[in-house]
Amino acid sequence: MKATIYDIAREAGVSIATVSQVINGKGKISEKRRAEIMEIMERLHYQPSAIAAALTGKQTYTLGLLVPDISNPYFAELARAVEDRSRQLGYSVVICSTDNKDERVERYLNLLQQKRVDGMMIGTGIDNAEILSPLLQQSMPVALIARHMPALSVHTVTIDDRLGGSLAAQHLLELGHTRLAVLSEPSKVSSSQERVRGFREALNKAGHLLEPIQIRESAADLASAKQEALRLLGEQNYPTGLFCCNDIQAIGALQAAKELGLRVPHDVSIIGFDDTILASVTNPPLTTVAQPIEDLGRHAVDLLIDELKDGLQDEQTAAQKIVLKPELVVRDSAGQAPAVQGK
Amino acid sequence: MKATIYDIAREAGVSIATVSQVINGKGKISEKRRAEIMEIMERLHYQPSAIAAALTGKQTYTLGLLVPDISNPYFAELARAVEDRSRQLGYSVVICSTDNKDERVERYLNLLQQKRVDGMMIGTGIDNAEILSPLLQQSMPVALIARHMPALSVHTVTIDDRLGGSLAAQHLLELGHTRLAVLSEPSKVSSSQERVRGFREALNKAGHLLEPIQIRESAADLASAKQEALRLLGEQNYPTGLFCCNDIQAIGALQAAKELGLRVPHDVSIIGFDDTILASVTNPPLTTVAQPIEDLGRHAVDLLIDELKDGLQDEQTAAQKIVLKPELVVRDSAGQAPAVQGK
DNA sequence: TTGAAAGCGCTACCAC
DNA sequence: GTGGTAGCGCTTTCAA
Repeated sequence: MKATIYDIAREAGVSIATVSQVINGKGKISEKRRAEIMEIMERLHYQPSAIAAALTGKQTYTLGLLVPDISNPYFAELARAVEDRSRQLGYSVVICSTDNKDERVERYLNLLQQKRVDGMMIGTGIDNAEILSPLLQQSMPVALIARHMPALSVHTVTIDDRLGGSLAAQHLLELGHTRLAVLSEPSKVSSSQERVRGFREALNKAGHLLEPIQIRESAADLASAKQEALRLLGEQNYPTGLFCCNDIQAIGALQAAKELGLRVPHDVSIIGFDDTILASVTNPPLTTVAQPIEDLGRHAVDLLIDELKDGLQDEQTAAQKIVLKPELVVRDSAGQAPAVQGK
Repeated sequence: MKATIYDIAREAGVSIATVSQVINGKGKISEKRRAEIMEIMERLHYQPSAIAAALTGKQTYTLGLLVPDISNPYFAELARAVEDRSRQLGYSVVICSTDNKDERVERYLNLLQQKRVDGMMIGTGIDNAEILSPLLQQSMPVALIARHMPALSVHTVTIDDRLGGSLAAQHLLELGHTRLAVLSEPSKVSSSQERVRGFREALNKAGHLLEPIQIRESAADLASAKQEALRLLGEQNYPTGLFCCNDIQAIGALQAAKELGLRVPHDVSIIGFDDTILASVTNPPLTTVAQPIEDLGRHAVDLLIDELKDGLQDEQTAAQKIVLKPELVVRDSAGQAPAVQGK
């Protein structure tokens, strides 16, 4: 079977305590012994059991990451950022796709608790904020990523979604668009709501609310977005400026436009959100509001790990709120509004 | 602190053995006691420690998945498939991005062993097959995904890469292309080599090897692929038919062609591989060889878990080899060869 | 510098 | 049906 600390100790003719010391580089062991023991561990392919160590009070050095769907490029890129930072700091991460279902979220939360992860990052939409409170009560470090949850006192790293929405609005306005619409995610996704809000606010502020804005919702997948966009752009007075709450929806809109024979950006301008790899490969390349995905992931990990360290001295670390700035990335999917809006 | 089995036992006035039984639904406990204990566990938000359980011989119900880069849509989609199947079967998965570096692979392998995962899936390229043998010796269940490793006796689930390559070749041939090239991944990625091989074999078999085929290598990222494609398509007698070993490289080629003023597919035809979400959002949409990604992931998980079950009776399960079939998905990036090849 | 021993939380076997 | 108890592999005092 697998070698244990006992095997090493026996082989080296020392006690397991000594072996433990050299494993952890603690205590005072003579250089000779240390080298000897190291050699034996190597020879026996000994891998200390992190599980047993965790049982004695050490951390598991494992973090949980909940996202709606790891196959969605945005979350895949986020996961990569989280993983990279975690690895640098000596942690691994368990990734969980929830499909934005509370029931799945809850099951994963319990599972991760049972596995005694050291902290959890939540990048998934949650209807009922209450399902997080048990975690907080047990002082499990939690960080929300790109999610707003005002009711809870929990670490949060977000982008300024309203700013993002307003960036999109300004751009469309500058291009002369007056007939605007928004394709948003279901209302449980709070960040989308904020983006829509920022979009409207910018319009209002500019006094440009010439015509009522259409706001449509669709699920996160391409097909749903395309379908909704097909409906929207298929209408008599279709909008010439369309802001989508993420790149996938924008691509759905792009495809819908194409299918309807509408040229982008000649007939309709489309702006996405996120700036995932997808935005750079579409035709035309997508003008989109870029999230600093890497920073989001890094900060989330850092918040967790800082808390793990501090937690030892300081009982209750205050919930930190980090807000990062999105940026408009201009590519080719948004252009001048058509001179005469196909009336 | 966190409630333990002792807290529950004390609260219920029973022994921990009894509580353990109800947790695991084993043994004979009176319905009344069982309900009572359940109620208490609920009330105290008790989550049994999977770590402690694992230490007593139970599994950890955690699997490891090594891929080059989780932010690459192909691996993200694969990870989703793996995760879904794992969840169905009661396992969670730790995802590790290796960037195809052996050193990273080795560190992750050790880490996962220390965490006592129940099995590992390897979807990453490995130069030195030897770094897997310690795992096999310790009878750690391992499954290779979409990787060939003939030297090792280990479960493998792959697609028929040669068939995939030949599918691409046939298509290009049928479209009348004679000046062909391949953009492949570094040679350590065995699946790419097989694709190239299938491509050449199909050409040879068709007796169509009119002009020597250019074979170029590039790293897996978009930028490198684009750069290499720029060189390739910028040459005097650039190929009119280009087969790329994955979708990202194909997109790099698409972008290179655009930059060079070459129209796709009018001037140059491009075929990708994988059929990730990327293939459907490019312009023109990418003709590509589709992998059954979901099946790959599912089979890999099943192989591991079957071995975990069998392992209890049967000492040495034979290494299974599952080979799935790729399919050509025709979209718009490959068309008739130009009548006169720009000489 | 090193070792003995008391846990960590849980499972499983054996008594009662 | 239920409880006592010996580990699982490791960390960590406390002595020596």
